[in-house]
This record gives sequence, C-alpha cells and structure tokens, in this order.
Amino acid sequence: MKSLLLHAKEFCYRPVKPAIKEYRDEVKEGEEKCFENALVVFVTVEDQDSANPKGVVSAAVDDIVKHLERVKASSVIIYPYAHLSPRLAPPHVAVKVLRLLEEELSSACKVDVHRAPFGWYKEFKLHCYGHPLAELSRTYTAPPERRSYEKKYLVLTPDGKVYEPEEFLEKADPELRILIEKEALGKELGEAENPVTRLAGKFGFEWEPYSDYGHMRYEPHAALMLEAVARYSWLVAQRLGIPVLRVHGTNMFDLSIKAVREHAELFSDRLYDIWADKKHLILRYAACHQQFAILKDYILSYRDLPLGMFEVADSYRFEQPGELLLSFRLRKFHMPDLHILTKDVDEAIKIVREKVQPVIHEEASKLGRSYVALYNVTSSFWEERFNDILEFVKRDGRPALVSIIPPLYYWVINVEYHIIDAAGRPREIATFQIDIGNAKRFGIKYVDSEDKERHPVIIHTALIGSIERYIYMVLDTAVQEYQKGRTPSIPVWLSPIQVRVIPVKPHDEQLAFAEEVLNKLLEAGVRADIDDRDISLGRRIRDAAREWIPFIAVIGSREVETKTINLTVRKTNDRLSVTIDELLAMLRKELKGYPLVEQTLPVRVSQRPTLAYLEKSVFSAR
RNA sequence: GCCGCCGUAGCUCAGCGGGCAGAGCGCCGGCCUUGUAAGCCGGUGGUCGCGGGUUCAAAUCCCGCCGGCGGCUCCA
Repeated sequence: MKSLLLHAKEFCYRPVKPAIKEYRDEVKEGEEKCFENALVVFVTVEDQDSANPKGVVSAAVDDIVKHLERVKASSVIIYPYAHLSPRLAPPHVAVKVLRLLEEELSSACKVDVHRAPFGWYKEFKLHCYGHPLAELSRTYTAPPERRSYEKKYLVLTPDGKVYEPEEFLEKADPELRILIEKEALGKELGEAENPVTRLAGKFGFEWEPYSDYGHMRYEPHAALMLEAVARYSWLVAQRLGIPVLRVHGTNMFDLSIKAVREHAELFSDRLYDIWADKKHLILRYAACHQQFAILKDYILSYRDLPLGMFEVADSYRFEQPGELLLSFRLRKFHMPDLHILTKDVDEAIKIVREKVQPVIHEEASKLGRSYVALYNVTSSFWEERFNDILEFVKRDGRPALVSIIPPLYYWVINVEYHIIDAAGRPREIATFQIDIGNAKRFGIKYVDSEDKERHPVIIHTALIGSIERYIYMVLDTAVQEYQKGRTPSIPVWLSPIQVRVIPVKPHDEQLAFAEEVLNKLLEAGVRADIDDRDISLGRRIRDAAREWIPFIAVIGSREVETKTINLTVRKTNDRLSVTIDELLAMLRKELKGYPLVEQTLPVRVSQRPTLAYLEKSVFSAR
C-alpha cells in the first residue's frame, strides 16, 4: 500500500462521475464535502496487499495514528488515489482494504474519519500547510498471512489398527520410523552431507547462477536424462489402462480470472508471479490450471469417464531460498501431471486402488526402491471413509503415517509417497490426491445417465514424482549401492551413453570394424559413441568408467579377427567376449518398455569439448 | 526467510598466528603409437566471491553484501 499524507488547512472534494461499474461506493453525484485542519491520506491499494489485508491496514493505522498526534489534525480523510503505484490491486480488493482501513482507523483514533468514495472521478481542492511534517509519503507492507492449523498424527496399519505415533515408533520399520520422527514428532535430523546432489552435478545437473534461485540448467548428460524421464512418464501414464489425452499448455495464467485467483489463494506465498503489460500473471505450480481450462470446454458424458489428461508441465513454485535442493526442491521443475476425471468419490477411490496405486509402487520397485506413505486426510474423510483409507494402506502393504487436517484445500485425501534417501531424509516422490472442489471452481461438467449435469471428482497424480525428483531417486539409489560397497550405476535406459566403443588403435582396420559395430548399435536406437582419441587405451577406459557408461566395447586386432567385441559390463564388473548380435540382444532386454531417446552429444568423443562436470569427483570423502 | 559453516585456476584442493598466489588434474605444444581405471617432457591458466575498513603491507584480520552447503520454518 502506497500513501501520501498531506496535512491540509483546507480540503474539499466533489464526485464528478462514476469511473467503474462494479464495486463502486454509492454517493450523491456532485455533492461537495469540505474539511479544515485535516490529514488527507491518499491511498493506493497494491496487488500484493491482497495477501494480507489486515496486516497492511494495521501497519497503516499505526503509522497514521502516530502522525495524527504529531500534526494535531482534527479529522482524517481517506482518499482513494490510484496513481501512486503501477501494480494496483483489483477493485474488489481495493474497496475491501479501504473500508477496513476506515473501520480500523475510526476505532484507533479520536478524530473523525471520513472516506472519499471509491470508483468515482473526483475533483478536489487542497491547501497544504508548509510545516516540515505536512507532506509525507509512505509504503505499508505486511508479510502474507500464514494459515496455521492443528494437525493430528496417527499410524494406521494394514490390519486396521490405529496407533499414536509415539506408541508405534518401536514397532515401525526403520524407514517409517524416520518419517514419523520427522513429520509427526518434529525431531531434528542433525547435520548430514547430501551425496546425491554431488552426484547430480557429475551428470551435469547444475544451478544456473544467471537466473533466479532454484533454477537449474541441464548440460548434455543431464538434458538426456531429463528428456528420457519425461518421455517415460508418458509411457507410464498410458499403462494405467484408462484413456488419457496428452496436451501441451502454457505456464502463465491471469490472476484476474476468478478460478485462477481462487486456486492461487490456496497456494499463498509460494506463488511465483510476474507482471507484464499491467497484467498480473502467475506461473503455474503444476498442470492443474491448464488442464482444467481445457476440460471446462469439453462436452463430457458419464460414458467418457474415467478420462485422464496428461502433460509434462514446466512448473514454478516460489520456494524460500534456504530450502532449495538441487534436483529436488526447485523454483522451476517439470511435473508429469496426470488428472483423471471420475464420476464420484467412489469411482475415484476405485481407480486409485486398481490403477494408480499399483503403478506408483511398481515404478519405485523397478528402481529397487519402496515408498513409505504419509496420508493427509480431512477429518470428515477420515471418519466417513475409514474403510477406504484402510484399503489403500493394505495395498501399500505397510503401515502408514496419517495426518488429519481441517478441510482447507480442495482435496479430501492427499497421499505423499516418500523414500528415505542416502542422508536419512524422507523425500516425497510420488503422490495422488482426490479433489472434490476444482471441477466446480473451473466449471468442468459431465452429463450423467439421468441427463443431469454433474461435476466430476478429479484424481491428481504424479505417478513417478516430478522429473527432477525421479532423477533424484535414481541417483540416490546409486549412492546407496556405493554405500553398500557395490559399483554404483544408473539404469541403462537412462544412461546418457549406453555403449562406448573403443578401438585399441584408433587408426587402421580396427577403426573400421569399430565403426561398423557403432553403426549397428546406432541403427538399433542405442545411444553409442566411439572414443577415437589418439591416447592410451587405459586412459580411454578410465574416462568411460568415470562417465558411468554401462557397456564398454573394446575392439582390437583380436576382435577384428574373430568379429567379436570385448565387453566390460559396469554393473556386474564382468568382462565378456560377445558378438554384435549378442550385445544387441542384451541391450534389447534392458531397454524393453523404456523410451529410445536420441543422444545429446557428438558420436565421436574426439569432437566433444572437455565437459567440466564429468570431472567432478563424487565420492571424495570415504 | 531464520541460525550455523563455507567461497583460492575450468575441476579437486593446499596456503589463512599478515610479507612475491601454489599442487594435481584439465587445457596447449612436442615426443610416444597404444590390449583394460591417469605414457613421458614442456608450457598455459587467478579481480583469492563483491565492496569497504585496519595496516608500511591483506587470500589471510574486521564490517557489510552476494552466493553455496547444512539445519530450522515451509512443503497447497
């Protein structure tokens, strides 16, 4: 809120004609009002004030009252004045704030408080005193309002028993114990290095220092992984066995749209917003806005449900700088967001149980991981749907932590699936929610079998988590392999380079055969490259190993002779002699069900510059 | 955002009870012509995060800022 405080010997104004239709104060047109020895407060309500109107008004009242005592004016005039800021609050907020200011100021000071009407063109006459305090300008701000509410934690076991968290602690498996201690008991976890972000750096996941906090850049190895996971997330969505439409949206939405604004208010201070052309735009925090905006235009029958909509959405959340974590908590990230429209809560529960939950768990187990669940449920859902919640927990196959909260948001249940990472921290990866509010808010409808219009219940889910978090889980898995004394690796389908071909002598006939092998791999869609640099074999082997390449194919005179490949397999540390067809068969087996993604680097290693990120040592302290 | 720790070459780091800015890797040049985790020799490379202060003299001590890491708050 911006204001100009003028101490006037005399002040008169007259409403000339209406300026806006809505939210206008009712006054008699042309009626002049005059005041003597008045403090005239010109006020501009700014957009940011809507986050905490009470706080801003209270700051303003405190200051105005103090100032009144000093200048000893006999009345105060609150005068709406839209010209002190380029970032105006929308009229409905401005009116609300101005009225609140009038009300609070009246009860806080002894003199008369008058408010000039909002929404009118007015003329005014002002005779300002010349003393030092007669003219002041002020900016009033307040931090956004925090919603605080009581959370009640419980543990629910698959056999239907309910425990207090403390009570269950001894019975809990180590992973659940960590989740309970952190989430429910607020235990501090102490200092721990995070080896995962270090490993991420080695693959070219880095902060971009030329951008805002929490924005990453993805160098060639990382860019490949990001793309591969994005493509994979779509394959996973299609595996649900229900119809899913894939869309591509925009990342900015106009806050003056009511549905957008209402949805945004739930998100409060984590909104990432920008101003352009006098429009206040928010950056989407998931694909919700876009998909709902599309779905509201669809004509849907109950026969069309369940229906999914999917996008890998660039998403933005204004996280506090101190809580950012590379490839995990970001201001910009990529969300493979799936929304499933269902007829009602019963159908939503059925779909989650039969389709969503199995896929979420299956995807974690493909990486050798398992989730420990945190169920956030509203109190009424807990009471009315206990058996359905229990059925979910049964399907998770292990006890879950449950948090019961008031119905503040659009969902009735919001399940977070956490891994426990190498540093012993719970990290949310996958999630699903059942949403009963947004269909109505965005005007999404379907016609039921009795020809009645109804709002669908929407399942929100990130089956594999955000792209970056899925990668975090992959890298964390590698770190944990290393901690167990095994050779750390990442899945072949996700390896930026899958096969490195190394001719012992990178000239003569070895190179020709090596290139033949390379081309056969490339034709099969394998990401293969060739280290044709004129340096020692040992050095090239070392470089390939340092890049964590799963298959290293050495080709020397012996191999040229026998038409074979001398293959080193990272994961098992095996050295094998195989034919090209045998190698292709091995790769086909590994890559089945995963996307083939084109490589992000030149095929010849000699044509690549030195990539500094590859030089990073990962497990230095051991 | 709050508290604590840390910012030295492209990377990993040493130097920091003040006195000419260092090593290894990388990179460049030359030699070697290669069989499974660094072939040999030489060279190159710095606004010691930024700004201010103390001092004859600051990478080193002090203050402020910026950035990173860890913890906390937060996580619809």
